[in-house]
Amino acid sequence: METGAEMSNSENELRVRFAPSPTGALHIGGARTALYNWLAARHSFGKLVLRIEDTDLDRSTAENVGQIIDALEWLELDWDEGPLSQVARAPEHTKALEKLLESGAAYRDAATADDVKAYKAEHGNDRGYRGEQSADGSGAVRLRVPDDGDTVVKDLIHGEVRFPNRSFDDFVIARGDGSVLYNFAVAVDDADMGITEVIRGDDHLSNTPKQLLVLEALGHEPPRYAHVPLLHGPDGKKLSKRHGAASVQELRDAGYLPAAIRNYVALLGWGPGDDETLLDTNELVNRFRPEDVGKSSAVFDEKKLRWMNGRYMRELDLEIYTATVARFLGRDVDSELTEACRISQEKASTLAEVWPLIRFVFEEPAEDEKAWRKIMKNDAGAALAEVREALSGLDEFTTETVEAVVEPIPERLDLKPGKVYQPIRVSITGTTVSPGIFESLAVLGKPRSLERIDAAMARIEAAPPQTPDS
RNA sequence: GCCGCUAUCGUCCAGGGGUCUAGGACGCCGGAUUCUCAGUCCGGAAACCGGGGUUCGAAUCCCCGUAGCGGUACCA
Repeated sequence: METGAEMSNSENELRVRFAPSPTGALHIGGARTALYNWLAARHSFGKLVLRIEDTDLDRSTAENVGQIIDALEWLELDWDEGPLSQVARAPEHTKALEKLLESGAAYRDAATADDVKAYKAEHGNDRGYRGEQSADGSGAVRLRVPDDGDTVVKDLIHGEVRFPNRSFDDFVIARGDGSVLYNFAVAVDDADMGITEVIRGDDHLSNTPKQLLVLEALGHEPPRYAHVPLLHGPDGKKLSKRHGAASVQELRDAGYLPAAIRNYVALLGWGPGDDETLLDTNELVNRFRPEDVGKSSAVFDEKKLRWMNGRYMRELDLEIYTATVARFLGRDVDSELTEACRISQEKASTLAEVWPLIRFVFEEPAEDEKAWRKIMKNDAGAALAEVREALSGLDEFTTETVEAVVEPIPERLDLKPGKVYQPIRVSITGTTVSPGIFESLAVLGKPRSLERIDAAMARIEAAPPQTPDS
């Protein structure tokens, strides 16, 4: 069925578009639609057009447009044409509108909403409204919809979806003032821009027959359609701001990597066919086909994203990992940060989790009364004294040398390893959680390590935490 | 109301008439790694929405129901 359309289209090139309406930040659902379009374009060496659907409703703002572009850039999804503004195309829309008015495919109708209601009350509510040209040529512009037959959407994902024409109103395609409405503008733009494949959210499936009707009235071949299911929050409802990190900027601030987000989001509604889940962007491009997208809506699950993000973080080269952490923290890369990053890499799943692990290298130990009371009791003081003694004799202060002198201490003191290591940890970090204790000491360095252990011993002596025993 | 879409473990993705005692991943539970946390490894629990058909045989095909979602705007 598409042969004609493909032939008439220059060089059979795939042309897709991402057409967000700038009514807020780009959220994860929009990001997925953008990704799918991008993957389809890159897969077929086609073109991706970015079109801003701003057919004004005072909700579209320049700031929102900026946010969307920011989000796309951060996700590293580039486009080949645009951003194009839909309002800027008003002259083309008007031209198309006049064409339909002249041919009689559309007409001006002064009917009000109540008139439409009344019509349906009389003719049955499975019957679309049919109006007539107003005498004075005033009113909104409506498209004439045939009473007979069906309009069929041939969808790559849903197959053929059939809509009875009589169920549609002669719908409004332009306001009384001549400004055009969404379903008209989209159809005209997609045709003018030579879009060959429309990949968009499921919520547009019911709009598609209207766009098809417009295209037909204008004498244009329709593009192919792929309506991908919507994303939902954990409560099963359509995703919105209420669902935690729903927007791309929130995901960025939460410390997720663009590559991980791309991988995770691609898998919401689509699978490669085998059981692979870790697919880098190249594999995504190679394997993604819109027709393989599933039909049912998916739930965004941050836990799985977090796991996947950890996998991506651990795979980064130390230099890249450090640079990424530095950018996230707003710090400069130096050898100390690099070392701190090295010992934290296998323990963090998001960029936001890195700082709590390495904070002690850059700041004084944290105040954590609970940790202190829990750990610094009984033999802690004695253990620290022994550790301090061993450490102070070291010339070279590395993970290996530290380990060599500290590791034998538990046995020598007849203590469980934890009874020695945890007091060290609380001394140098203030908390009970840190990277491995030997590398933590090594990164902190000898002077500061001894200083902190001394301080801890002094504090214990001054006010020993009382405890029974154990 | 009307016109559509959807329905496999808690979540994501497989399986599309027999090979399904339904597979993989996240999460969860248990064990290992005798320094915390994390990571890693091993093991486990966990699903075909309900009812009718069709068929020798249905998670898979059809119908009905139910639930969720979308559209029904001079919104996008």
